Amino acid sequence: MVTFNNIISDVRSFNRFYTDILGLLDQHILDSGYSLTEARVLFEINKIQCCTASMLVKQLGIDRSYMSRIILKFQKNELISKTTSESDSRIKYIRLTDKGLRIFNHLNERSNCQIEDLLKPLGDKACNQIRDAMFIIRKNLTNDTNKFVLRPFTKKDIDYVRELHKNLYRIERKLSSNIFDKYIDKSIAAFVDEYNMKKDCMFMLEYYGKLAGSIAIKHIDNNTAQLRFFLIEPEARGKGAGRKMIDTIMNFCREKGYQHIFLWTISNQKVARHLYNSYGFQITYTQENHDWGTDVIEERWDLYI
Amino acid sequence: MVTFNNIISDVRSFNRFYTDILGLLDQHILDSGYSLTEARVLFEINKIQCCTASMLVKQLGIDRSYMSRIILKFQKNELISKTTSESDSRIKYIRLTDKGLRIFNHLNERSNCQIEDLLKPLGDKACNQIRDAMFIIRKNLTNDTNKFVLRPFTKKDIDYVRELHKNLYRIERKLSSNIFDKYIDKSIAAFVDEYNMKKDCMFMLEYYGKLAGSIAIKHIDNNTAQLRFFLIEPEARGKGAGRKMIDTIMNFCREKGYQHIFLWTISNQKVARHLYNSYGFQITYTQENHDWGTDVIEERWDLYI
DNA sequence: TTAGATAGTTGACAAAGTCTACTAACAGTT
DNA sequence: AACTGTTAGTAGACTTTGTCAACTATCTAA
Repeated sequence: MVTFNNIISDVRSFNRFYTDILGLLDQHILDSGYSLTEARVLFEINKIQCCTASMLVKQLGIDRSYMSRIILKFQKNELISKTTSESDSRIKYIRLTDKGLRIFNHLNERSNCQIEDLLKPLGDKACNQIRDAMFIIRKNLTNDTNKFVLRPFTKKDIDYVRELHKNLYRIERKLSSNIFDKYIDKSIAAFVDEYNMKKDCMFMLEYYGKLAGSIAIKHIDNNTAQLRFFLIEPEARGKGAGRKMIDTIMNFCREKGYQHIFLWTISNQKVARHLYNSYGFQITYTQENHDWGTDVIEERWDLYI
Repeated sequence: MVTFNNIISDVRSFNRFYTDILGLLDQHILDSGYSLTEARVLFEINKIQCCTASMLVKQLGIDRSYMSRIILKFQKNELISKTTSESDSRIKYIRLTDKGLRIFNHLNERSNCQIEDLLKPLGDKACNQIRDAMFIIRKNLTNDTNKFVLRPFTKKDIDYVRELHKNLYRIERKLSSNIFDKYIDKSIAAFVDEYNMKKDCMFMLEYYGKLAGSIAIKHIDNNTAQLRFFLIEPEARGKGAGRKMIDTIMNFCREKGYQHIFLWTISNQKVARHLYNSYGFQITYTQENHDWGTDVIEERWDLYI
């Protein structure tokens, strides 16, 4: 593209433009009876699930006293409940009430609709261009130490996890058959149905803010956990995310007292196998599988911690 | 790029990210003793040059009474002067004083520095990626009727106009010689030196917020004006911008009472020639030129309106 | 047991923004 | 000239949003 222009004025022009866009998108929040700041707090409370005022202050950079008053307002409106910590009675845990969750969902849904209304008329091609462009901006402006974020999954992530597994195994391993797809569907459905916050976990990997992988631990018995749904999108590989993810679930397992972790993989997942090995996992069993569209050797790896 | 993710959550994630960036960039304004809103007003006053409170209200969407107070503050700080209109004594024209201009320049300069500080550590490649990505976002999100903006030039545009002419003629017409470059430098320097707001004009073309062309009118005598510096970057061509630009300077010429417009071009500028022709310009003179690196035939076109 | 830190709250205040009512001037009608 | 309706700008009262400093209660570590 031929341009002889000054990049600073371009960026400033874009900033003015995008400020307007953001203002437009935020309008519905202002119409909701809550200020932008209040909405941010509500979003953060929902994200952290069980948080304290200080955590919110730190996360959002809002004045302590102001936060105190916002929380008071939420409490009066019955959006949140407070419980004093048993180990430290200065600390008061904040949780969304059902009403709070309803309000949050409403705001959240409206935010989604706003974006959808903005994007829908543009068509798929334009949307993908926008998404890629946003990613490029973010990638270039983000400090590299923050490029990966691991966060607990929510219901909305499930569709992504399913598609990620189906598509990536199809593209990269030629695994594609009704049986394989059903196997993925069933595994994920079972994980969600049986999900128990205290025994299971699933983390989503974000690469410069974009979903780029998943990892999960499933309770088998009080001593044993299964590592599941560990997959990273190609563009986010080779940058240390895998290790960060395994570290995270290892910590989870230690916290929950699991002494034995196992997982299933297929023999040509070279990078993952290397990673498992480096954590001390050992192959304990192999079996051939001819049902998934391409013949593979499944491997079971076990680790006692 | 392989992604199976939901575009809405990506966009929302980017919005949160970019809100933080914008907040960071605006910080220096908040440190300056003026609020963001006040700074916007100051920027707008500088842009319009001579404006009224209502114009600012309309342009920025700020409450009338609030605007009145902001203007009062500026007046107390001697950033602006007010003069009552002679034709309608309700109207008070607002202009930046020298001090106001100084404050504006300072804020403006600091804004530029902020962006520079943000971009400098990233290197040229990343900067260009960011610029292109911003352009793509803007292009896809802008209503197509607003893709072109014509605005009066400022001093800061001059460098762009010079580079635009040198580079584009070099790339597209192989015009490249010391003599040609000097000719451009001299023409532009003369235009700026002799620039008279009441008799001359130059408009900058913005394509989705990015500088993409120029057009100017230079006073020759009270009846005669010369059309100069008419050039559009390749990516912005063929979309009706040229016609919009000629319309604009034709209006200017009519307003100022010029009855005769002429211009010089070269014979292989096919698209421009067609455009001139459609406005009624006629070739009145041609001459060969062997000094510009590639031999060309210069043409003079004249129009009596 | 004491000094210092942390979590959260409160009161006073400042800054940012809105609403309504107002004056002054204009423009068109009768 | 009197009227009606409109526009430009201002002023007062008000709300919302956010900040600062002082405070209590609790915890931590020497």
